[in-house]
Amino acid sequence: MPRPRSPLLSVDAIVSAALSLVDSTGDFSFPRMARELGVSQAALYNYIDNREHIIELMRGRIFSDRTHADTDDLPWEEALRALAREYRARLVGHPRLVPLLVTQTIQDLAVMGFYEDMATVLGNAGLDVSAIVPAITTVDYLALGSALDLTAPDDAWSAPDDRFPALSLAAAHLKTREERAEAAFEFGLEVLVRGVQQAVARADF
Amino acid sequence: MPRPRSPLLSVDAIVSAALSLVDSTGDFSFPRMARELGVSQAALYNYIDNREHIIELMRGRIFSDRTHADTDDLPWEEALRALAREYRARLVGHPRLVPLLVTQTIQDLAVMGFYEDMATVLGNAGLDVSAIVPAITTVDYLALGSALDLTAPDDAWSAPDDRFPALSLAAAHLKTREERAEAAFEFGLEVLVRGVQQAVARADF
DNA sequence: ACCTGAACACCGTTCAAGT
DNA sequence: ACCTGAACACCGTTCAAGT
Repeated sequence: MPRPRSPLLSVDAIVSAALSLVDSTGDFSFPRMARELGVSQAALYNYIDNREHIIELMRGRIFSDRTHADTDDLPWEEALRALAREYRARLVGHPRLVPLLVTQTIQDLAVMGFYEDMATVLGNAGLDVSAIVPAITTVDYLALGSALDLTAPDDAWSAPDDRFPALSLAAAHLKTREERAEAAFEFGLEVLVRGVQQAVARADF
Repeated sequence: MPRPRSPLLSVDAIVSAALSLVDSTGDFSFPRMARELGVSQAALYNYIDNREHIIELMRGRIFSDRTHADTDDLPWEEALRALAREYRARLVGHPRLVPLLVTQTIQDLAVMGFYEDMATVLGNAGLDVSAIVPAITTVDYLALGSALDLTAPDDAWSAPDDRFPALSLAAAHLKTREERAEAAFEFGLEVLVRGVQQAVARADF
């Protein structure tokens, strides 16, 4: 095959192919991407460095196009809730990508933008500077955990078990996994908001 | 090679080999386990079903030998903190195992025992039954996220960046990744404890 | 019952060769 | 500059064959 007049590939096309494979199968590979794109496996390396690079590009993709919400006129509680929920929603949109994301260092600017906005909101709220990173990190843990939960095949919560009476009772009227993951996130977020309120009001936190 | 008088392998030996490979390299494979144990790759299948099975066995290993702490005479706040911290400590003992754990359904009884104990403590505290699973799940997210953080190569928090002034300020006096991960967990846990206190005291949560 | 060797289908990455 | 085909070292799983 001669060199085409216009390239057959692009970074965007590769990232799209990878992301759609992850969404539909839970993973991606070079052979499958190449098949999907109608090129040879080796051709991909003209655009990307390696597998990790593609994962970082997928992270960038799902956090791109962030419209900087004007949270300035909102009470900080509402601003924080909005930021945390949007952050989670980006992950929940591609839950099977999350396991690939959590083992890699974040380099993406859009993600850092989320953190920056949360730091600003918490700083404006009056939270002590030493508590800001722990608070943001808590939001991060809640969002990641909640998104990871959506990838689990089926869980032990739903199966009543005589050996775990307290747990079975608490889990008795549980709805779908999606609702449970969201309820846990909202619970954690609300607890965080109230904790920050307390920390701001009194200096003993 | 004839069949040995006593088996060369055992489930325990396989799990030990897998876990030590995970601890030292971040992953495990059948060829490397077989080399470590001095047997052929195929021999492993006499004791385990597949790769996922080994991961579940590793989960069981790190949560085994749980001494049922008598949390009955403690205030529920202290009991919850103790349970949450022990749960996290088990994961932090093998942080590189955590990425392998998070994508699989929990079947392990010892893990369920942790959940059961937390459900009991929260129920005794007077927390509404509908909030018990969200609260336990929050602890789970915090512990998993905090342990996952320890596996990250090196993070963006530490690098000051003019584009993220609020974040850089908040991250200025950060210590090691270990301390940051633990501080975030403790912050989240404290916020959770106070949130449960509020929810118990007033019914408006 | 417990192990080996060989096979199969998969994977990430490199590299010489083509236009 | 952009692509192909072949190569290499790796992987999980199966299975006939040996004792």
